[in-house]
Amino acid sequence: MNIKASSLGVLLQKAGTFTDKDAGLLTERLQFVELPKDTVLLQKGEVCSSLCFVVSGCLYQYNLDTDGKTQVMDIHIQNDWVMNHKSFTSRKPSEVLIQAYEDSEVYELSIDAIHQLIAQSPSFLQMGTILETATARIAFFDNNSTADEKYQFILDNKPELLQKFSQKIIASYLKMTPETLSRVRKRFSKI
Amino acid sequence: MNIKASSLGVLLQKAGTFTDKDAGLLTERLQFVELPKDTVLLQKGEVCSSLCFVVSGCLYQYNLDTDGKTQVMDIHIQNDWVMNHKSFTSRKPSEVLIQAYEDSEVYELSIDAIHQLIAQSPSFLQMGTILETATARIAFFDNNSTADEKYQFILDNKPELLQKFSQKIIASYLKMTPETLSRVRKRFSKI
DNA sequence: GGTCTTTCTTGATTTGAATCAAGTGATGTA
DNA sequence: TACATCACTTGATTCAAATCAAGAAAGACC
Repeated sequence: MNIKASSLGVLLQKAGTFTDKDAGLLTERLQFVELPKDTVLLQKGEVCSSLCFVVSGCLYQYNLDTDGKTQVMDIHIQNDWVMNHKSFTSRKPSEVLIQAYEDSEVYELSIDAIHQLIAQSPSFLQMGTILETATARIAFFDNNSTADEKYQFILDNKPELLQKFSQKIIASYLKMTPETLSRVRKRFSKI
Repeated sequence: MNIKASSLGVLLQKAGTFTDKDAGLLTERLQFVELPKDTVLLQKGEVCSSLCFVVSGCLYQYNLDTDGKTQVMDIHIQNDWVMNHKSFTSRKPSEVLIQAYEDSEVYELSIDAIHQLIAQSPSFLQMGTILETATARIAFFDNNSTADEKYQFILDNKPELLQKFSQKIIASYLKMTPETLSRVRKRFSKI
């Protein structure tokens, strides 16, 4: 079984619980897309009108603040669903940009396809949960957590991130400076 | 024109733009409710299944953290729409409690009423915007803003809050200690 | 190969806010 | 009235993280 096919299994799992027939309907709607490094998946100002499931590679969402510094808003690796939650749900232009951080492959599912699937079978309403999981994680880093707690959260939930992205990107994602992240890592390595 | 009637005008304004007929339909669905001080409008664990428009008085949302301290999550004064956004949209039990901070009066509109209104006229879909405005404000205080910026935000957007609530409540809402709020106020009063 | 840039680390210093602590005034109540 | 409690202020201290600064390591490009 190649990576593409095994990813499909995880995708179905992460979308809900479906009959074989529904799984088939969903699979038909997916579009396999290759994204070379730095490809922009969603441009700032565009409305996010699809979900993408990461088969390989990794992507990130960011925007440029007033000083021209990049602020990383979200990070996605294998088996994650990628979207700009705010734009997707509000149908308004995205304030951030989604870009491939390295060569990546995704399965894309358009919002229209989802609507059509729901019309075919209400079991596809389950897919709403994909949206919910996206919000919880992001909220954590905004909260009054300490630098150590934020890092621990990554270790507990997505340690693979640390292999994939530069510390500059991770630090921005965790809302701390690269220097602070470096010191947190040093502290953790001693324990 | 009494306060109740004039509030109704603001309510209609803040709900969208309606024909006289639709405004009438909406008005019929509203229920006027009096909430004596400390009345619990939404209990923790309950699903939030209505919107309330504040005619008079004020309310706040909070929960008790592990140390038993109250964490104020949101604050509502005259002409605000009150709801627990997360519970309302997810249809899951609320993690916080909504309570009248002083004697208050509200117009209540149940989610069922909204659905029925939408069935009668699609113009009621506009009311979705009520939900959106609720999220933006809350997000601000989580961000990496300084104590001064948070206070300035209140001054710019809802200075009336400062008259209505104790500084302990406001400090909690702004995610700072009462001591810090006191110092911020001193700083602002000098300028 | 050698230069240039970027990433990461480490140290010194500064800063903003929390915490600790004490005191004042206001409100409630036995 | 006297006492207790609560709200607010102010000062001293501590603390976590940002900033400033410099150097080491790793890539990128000619």
